[in-house]
Amino acid sequence: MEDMRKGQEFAARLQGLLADSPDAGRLVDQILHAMSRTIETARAAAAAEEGSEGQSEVTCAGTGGKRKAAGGGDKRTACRRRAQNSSTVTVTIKDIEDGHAWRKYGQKEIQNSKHPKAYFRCTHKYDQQCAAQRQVQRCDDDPEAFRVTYIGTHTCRDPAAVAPLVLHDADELHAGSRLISFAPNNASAATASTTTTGNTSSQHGDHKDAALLAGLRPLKLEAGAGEQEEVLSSLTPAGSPAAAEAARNAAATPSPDQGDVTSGLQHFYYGGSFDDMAAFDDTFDLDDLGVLGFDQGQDEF
DNA sequence: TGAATTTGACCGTC
DNA sequence: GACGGTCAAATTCA
Repeated sequence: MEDMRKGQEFAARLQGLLADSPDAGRLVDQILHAMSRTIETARAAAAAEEGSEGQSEVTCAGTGGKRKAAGGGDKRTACRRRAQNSSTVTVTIKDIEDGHAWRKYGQKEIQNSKHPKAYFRCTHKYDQQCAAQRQVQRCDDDPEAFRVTYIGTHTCRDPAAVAPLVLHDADELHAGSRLISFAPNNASAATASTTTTGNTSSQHGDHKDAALLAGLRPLKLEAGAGEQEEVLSSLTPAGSPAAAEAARNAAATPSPDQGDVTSGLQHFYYGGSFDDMAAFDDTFDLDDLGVLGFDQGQDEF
């Protein structure tokens, strides 16, 4: 497994060196794809061996609620352990946008972390019973990067993910990729450091690139003591006036740590589905994502 | 006014 | 008892 990780890292580096060659890039993309599948398969096998994974999820289901608990039934069906057991993928990226519509349902200060963790569920959790979730936390060591944990896969058909694409330049549509840059003048997407244990990513752009804000709902900024801290928020379909306004504001006030998600505005759309992401399937645009290595801290393998 | 976000409280796990 | 995850009322936004 470790060797596979290294191989994936090396392939990602190679991808960067071959940026001028679309064909080569596509080939490396396929290599990474294959490696990811292998890792995923090995992980599944390991999980099957352990055999106890599903139990805790069952035990967690229906854990007691609070406000309405006194009345008996409770809608709460998840707990921390379930999040660790279901298909969980953690990536370190600089742009949390992934083309899916997320709804924020909580935020929590985490012990020994400078930044809070935001909790999102799929917008279609109820209307389409989509169980996908994600958790986003700004990295302590790299304030511009986010650690995003995806839990579960999308079973919904999210309109936002298949929204019409508007290209500024035909070249923005990378061959062999479903990810499309919206950055003006072909501004290259941030070189995201991608730490992954399995399957997905999103991206983050330059804080000063206000144009990148287009298409996303602005994220609220909290004025903390001495610095602004971001509050992660969900994204909404592109083209809203609010997004344009946020873009203008971001451009006008380049505060040091305004590095909220707003500023990380998304360079692309991910046109695939989360189902694909279980094994990197067409998920990473390797032109935009520098896969630097796997997170050694993860214990998912 | 409806939808999305914020935030304090509650719960289960460790 | 601390901590992370979730709920849901209150608040904000469009």
